[in-house]
Amino acid sequence: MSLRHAVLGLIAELEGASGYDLLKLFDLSLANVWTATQSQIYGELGRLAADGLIRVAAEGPRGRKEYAITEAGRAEMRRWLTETRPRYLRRDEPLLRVFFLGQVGADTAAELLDADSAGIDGLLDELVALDERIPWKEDDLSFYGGLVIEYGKRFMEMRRDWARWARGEVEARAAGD
Amino acid sequence: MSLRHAVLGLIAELEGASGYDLLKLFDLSLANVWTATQSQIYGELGRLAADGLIRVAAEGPRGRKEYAITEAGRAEMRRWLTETRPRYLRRDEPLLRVFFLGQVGADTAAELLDADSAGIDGLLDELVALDERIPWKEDDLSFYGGLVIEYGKRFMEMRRDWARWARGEVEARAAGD
DNA sequence: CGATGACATTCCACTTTTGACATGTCAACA
DNA sequence: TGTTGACATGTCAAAAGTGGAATGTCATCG
Repeated sequence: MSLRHAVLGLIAELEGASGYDLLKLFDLSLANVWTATQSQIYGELGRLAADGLIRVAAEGPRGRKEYAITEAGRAEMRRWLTETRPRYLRRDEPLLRVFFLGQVGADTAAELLDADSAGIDGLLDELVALDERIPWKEDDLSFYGGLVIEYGKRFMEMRRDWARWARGEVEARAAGD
Repeated sequence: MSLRHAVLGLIAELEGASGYDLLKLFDLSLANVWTATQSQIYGELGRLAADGLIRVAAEGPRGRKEYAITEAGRAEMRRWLTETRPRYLRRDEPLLRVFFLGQVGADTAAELLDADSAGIDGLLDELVALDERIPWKEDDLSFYGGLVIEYGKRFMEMRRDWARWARGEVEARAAGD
């Protein structure tokens, strides 16, 4: 139930956010950490409110509902952070393909690894652009968000370097070896 | 539909595998790439067979069914590898927690980052043990599997180093800064 | 011979995620 | 004034994933 806590956590940090705000926030701040579709967010907001972890604090124009976290919600966030262990879920489609690259020729394999490093480079550029677009402040969210951005950069660089190295290995093997 | 191709790809590489074999293989070879439960694997085998991408090549004792890939299955594997673009799905629960670490004190945040790097160290140890347990050969699966293992090691090291760095940042900030 | 544990499959209820479709409001600009 | 585009929510069917129960076979060991 991580989505639930992603939504709850964002509302905790930004009182008065609406579903629509959260939707943009997922792209902006949680982009390389967690994804969510619109239907998931609105659904979860309804469930969180039904469970008393958040409440509709105000209603604005166009049916806008601004949510605020409740005391029960804050307690649940703390409980989740300190009393549950995170799951490291391992599901990586580009890497899954690498595993089966023997099923195409070495040339194609090298091309696919090139495409992978290029794709990662693109993601890295996006992340750097994001970093520059964010109005960094002195608050907790900026601080911890900054740690996460740094993680993203290190991850992309590691991954790109690995893809380049792997491509070299494939070439060396094809060249005879 | 990555699970489908994970199952199909394994059968392509290891003709004569059963659902039970695949189940163990997911733990052994795909552990840090893709996960699957028993019910998922058996379900997917049934669907792949119904779609003509694999067939039951032999039946063994205890109701064992050994599968073989069909020509249509091989074609589908190649199509998937070369004609579709992988999705980089970003969903990382430990990292999601970091994002919200402002909601607990700096002491707790530092502890949680310690737990993260310790957890990753554990995963790295498992991976090294796995590497040593695998009977490496000269075939394609060993070669590409080796690239994936190397990726896993680089990933774990990067992640552990990041967690240690992040913990230092949290301490420095708490100390006054 | 009986117990155990690895082998092996099937099925099911539930939750989560995906990818639309549908509906409507409001501000700004041509 | 009309139209465009951002704002804003609700709902739903289908696909994917989780977690466990139920069932039975076969080989080995004491």
